[in-house]
Amino acid sequence: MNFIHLLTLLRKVKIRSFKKGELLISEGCTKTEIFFIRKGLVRGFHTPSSGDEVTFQLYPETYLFTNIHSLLFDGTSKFSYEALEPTKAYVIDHADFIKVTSQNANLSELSQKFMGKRVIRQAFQRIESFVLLSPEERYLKYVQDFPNVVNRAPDKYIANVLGITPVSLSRIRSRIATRKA
Amino acid sequence: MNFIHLLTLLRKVKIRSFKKGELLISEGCTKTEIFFIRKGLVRGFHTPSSGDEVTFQLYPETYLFTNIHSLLFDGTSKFSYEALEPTKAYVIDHADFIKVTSQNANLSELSQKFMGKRVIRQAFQRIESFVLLSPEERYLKYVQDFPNVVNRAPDKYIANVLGITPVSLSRIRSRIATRKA
DNA sequence: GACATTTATTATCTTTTGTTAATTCCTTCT
DNA sequence: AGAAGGAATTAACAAAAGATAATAAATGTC
Repeated sequence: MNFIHLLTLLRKVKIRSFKKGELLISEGCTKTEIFFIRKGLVRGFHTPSSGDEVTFQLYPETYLFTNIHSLLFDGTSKFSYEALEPTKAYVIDHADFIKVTSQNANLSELSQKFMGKRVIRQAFQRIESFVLLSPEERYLKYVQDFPNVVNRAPDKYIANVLGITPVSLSRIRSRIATRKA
Repeated sequence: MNFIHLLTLLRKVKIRSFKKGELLISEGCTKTEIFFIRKGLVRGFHTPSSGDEVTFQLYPETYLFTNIHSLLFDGTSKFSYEALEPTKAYVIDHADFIKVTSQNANLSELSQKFMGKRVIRQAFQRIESFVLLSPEERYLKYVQDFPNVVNRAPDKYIANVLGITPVSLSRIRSRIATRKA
């Protein structure tokens, strides 16, 4: 492992702070920074031309996200990303990240493992939960997988993430509660 | 670009043929080959301990898949992959793929672009369709995105992919038909 | 602390989906 | 061609979800 390259990489990483309600990425922009949440909670959401906002995903500590539409689709961001709590994130531009990591085989492999694999794994698990589970089962799995999100984010956002309405989520919760009691 | 490495890579790629009904990957195995469909159609499906098989995804020409559970989760495959038609696929083991591509910066970047980005893009588009669309809208989008799958694969598999039952898909179709007429 | 706003729950009604089963249609196989 | 098996459609009913509105609870603000 060539530590010079690792240091070059680390020098590109910036730590940034965001107040509650502040936008980390705005819909329509083309920036390709990668955000790694060190502390706080962020939601990515879409604002359709007509109708209400839809929250696509919630990101707590150790999770990462980026402007996927610019990075992979060569378009403008369909989503905005908003801090739901005071948030600190490590930020690096994707171009810098690729430039530095591709200069070293081991670093390239390491970063690929850390960045790419994590994102793909989470995406596949999520698709699996849509294909294999009912909305109620999906909610129970989400509580298991993200206990530290469920009690910090408003239910209406969690409902969006599960692909159901807030009213339906409330009913699922009461259904589960009465079943236990 | 160093063509020696590219040639080394190409020498590792094998072309394999499968009859209709043959399994390319079996549930429970740990192989990590990457399959690129050159001709034919493959379905990835899960067989739960109780209940019917659930088809997770359908792969026509130019699409690629792998044993994601071994590659990313370090487990055995939760899915089997079955040829729905006589199928030809390019096959390379993931370890070989990484070994060769990581030896060359340009090749690494190229392959990352081609393999990783495509898979992530498709996964995110699919999650978006679950979060933002109703089952009916999701079906219409699938027909648009995969016209060459819809008229080749049985509806029951497509229903699974969309996260609904075959009966429900049939009703959606008749609903759309009567609306047009 | 009191008011305003947002969020969650509950209620009502409509629509859709799941489930099961019967029927029809289509393939496949000998 | 005819029989057999599988797949799609349709029907009937139960359960769940969407939509809308009213109410209750929780948050935020001054």
